[in-house]
Amino acid sequence: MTEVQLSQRRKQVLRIVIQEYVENAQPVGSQSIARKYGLGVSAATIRNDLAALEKAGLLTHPHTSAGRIPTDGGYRYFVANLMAHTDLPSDERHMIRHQFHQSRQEIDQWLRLSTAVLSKASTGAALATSPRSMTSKVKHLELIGIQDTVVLLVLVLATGTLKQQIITLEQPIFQDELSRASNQLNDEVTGTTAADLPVKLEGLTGFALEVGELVLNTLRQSEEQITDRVYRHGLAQVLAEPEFADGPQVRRIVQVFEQRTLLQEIYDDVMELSDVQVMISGEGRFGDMQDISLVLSPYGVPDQVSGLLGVVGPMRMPYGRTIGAVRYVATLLNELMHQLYG
Amino acid sequence: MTEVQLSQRRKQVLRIVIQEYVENAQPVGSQSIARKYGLGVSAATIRNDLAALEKAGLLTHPHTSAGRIPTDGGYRYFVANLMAHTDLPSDERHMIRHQFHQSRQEIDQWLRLSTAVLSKASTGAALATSPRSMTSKVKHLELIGIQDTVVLLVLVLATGTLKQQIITLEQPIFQDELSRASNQLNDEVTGTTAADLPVKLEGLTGFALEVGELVLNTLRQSEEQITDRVYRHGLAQVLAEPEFADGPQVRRIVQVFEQRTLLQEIYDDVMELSDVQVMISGEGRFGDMQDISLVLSPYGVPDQVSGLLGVVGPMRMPYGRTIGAVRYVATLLNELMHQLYG
DNA sequence: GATTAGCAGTCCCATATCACGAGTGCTAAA
DNA sequence: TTTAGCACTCGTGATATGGGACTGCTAATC
Repeated sequence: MTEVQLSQRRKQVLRIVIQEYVENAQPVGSQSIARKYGLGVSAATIRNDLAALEKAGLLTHPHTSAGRIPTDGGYRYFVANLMAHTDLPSDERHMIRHQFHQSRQEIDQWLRLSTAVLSKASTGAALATSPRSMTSKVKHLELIGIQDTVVLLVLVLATGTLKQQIITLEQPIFQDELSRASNQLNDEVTGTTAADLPVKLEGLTGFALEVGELVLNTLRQSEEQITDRVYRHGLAQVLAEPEFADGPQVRRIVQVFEQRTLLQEIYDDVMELSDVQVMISGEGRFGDMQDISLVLSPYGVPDQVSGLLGVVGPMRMPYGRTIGAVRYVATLLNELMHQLYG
Repeated sequence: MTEVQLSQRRKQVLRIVIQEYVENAQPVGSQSIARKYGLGVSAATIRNDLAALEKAGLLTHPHTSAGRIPTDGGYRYFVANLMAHTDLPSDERHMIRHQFHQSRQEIDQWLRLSTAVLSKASTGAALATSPRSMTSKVKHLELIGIQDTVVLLVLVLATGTLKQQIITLEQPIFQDELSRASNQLNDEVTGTTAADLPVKLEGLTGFALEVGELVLNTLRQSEEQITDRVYRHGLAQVLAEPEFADGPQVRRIVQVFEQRTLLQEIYDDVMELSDVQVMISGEGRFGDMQDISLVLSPYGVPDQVSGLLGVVGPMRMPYGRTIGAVRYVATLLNELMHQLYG
């Protein structure tokens, strides 16, 4: 992908086309640019510029006698080179921060709030994954009898994440036996990771061993699984955008929004950089994401927990604002999580 | 609401109109009925019947020269009086049961699976709430130090539900102090409900009291809050139905699907009867549910836990099949939960 | 009284035509 | 390189037209 060289004015023209189109969702013509923004040149000149920008693959027109609209490449160039600074205005930042400090001190609440805030601050639908523990170290283990033959295993990981698992037994088990196994396991298991656990289990037998293996399973699973839980908010809002007036387009974005697997696939890419990432129209890698854009950011505490946070919307999206919103909320989450995990 | 008296044939005609319309989403005319279903009468007779059914408020036509379509009242009459037996075919039942027994033994998994299965077995989008504990009795309490000044409170309720709450302190606290408070509280708090708790707290002081009050708060909250978590699945599918080809209709159903508050409002109604409930086009009580139907069922174990389960779809919905699916999945969940809670 | 045939009337829908206007591309001049 | 001018293109909206599906009504029939 060779970067295109553009004259100052052509960059300006491209910026105007994108700005106008993002706002009005309608093709932009040479005259309306010349009229509205006095660039000191006539419409004919702008017409030439538009033609050049089209040749460079940054614009198209839907039919011969229509104005120009940005291509996916156009948006990418804009985001990479032309975008104004993307910070949210400070009053909005204060408002959001305030909401977070009002909420209950709980990760679940924070993520719920994050998606609500994000979808409100952008024109898209917001989406967040629950944080994944990077090192699933066991902090504490508890066995609780629910029924004669039903035991609840509760695992508290070092990050404060809870894992639960129901165990159904062939024969009834008594509370003192549970306590014994629980104590025994706590001695062995506390502070160990999935990697270290097998060695520790060697000395165990019977019920304690059975539970120990279950712990191992659970740990392994929690290390693999990224999208333990997905928070979503604001789909109704994004569907009000004019590009979703017809059927197939709607189904596409709803599918992107609903699918967990997509997040799994993108996760690693986003984690690599620690900043906000923009994925425009699938970047050629995802066919079912045509005309749909993602703005995503990782959040969390290095080496402890990490999750994903972002916005799904049409390609015609106010990228500056959205990026600013995602970045700010991610920063906020980072702060809050730091308080918990040091 | 006076029930209408209909001749045998007119019931038959109504049934046919609904059946055809549900299948093809197109107005049904007198001729096509006479041609396709030999009722032993001519099209003119059926025309009279259709007119009578329209007069009774069970049918309409979108314009003078179009065929008939059912009204909301028509669907209600159908569901109440005309519907064939609604059990799912036994091979489907077996398939579903099998999937449940394959899955991990965990409520979270079950509910996820329930919505997946339901949306697949119906044409709608499925929705389920996590079970609410009817009596929030504390089974066990655990205080775990995460940081110097950060403590995680874990509550295990008698039903096996976990509640967590982060406590941030002014000053660092040591593990042995935590253990002391934890033991003290476990002695006092175990087995008590939100109602009994205040008395038990009287003897406590300092940190233990602080935590005790937090426990009380959490218990109260969990008794009030119905929709702790909402599981959803299959929105993309329902949006493929032809009634959602245009914008406003789409936004309506997405809003119904996303809103938690609606479930809160309906919850009590559904809980009253213990069987599947059908709500057609809002039943006049919910204006923003025009042309949208719900098929809902409670699930759970009496006096222990209970939740909500169901399908959201267009009013033009195969009610028999959907009711069968919802009922079967609810039954299955009941069975599984019984195994846990006796 | 219920049923039927026949027929006029209604109204959607697809198609065609037309004028309008916004916008383009091209050419030639500045 | 920029500009003015001009022919051309093509979507859009208004208007007209015919076909088709279905209704409602009337009068005759069982």
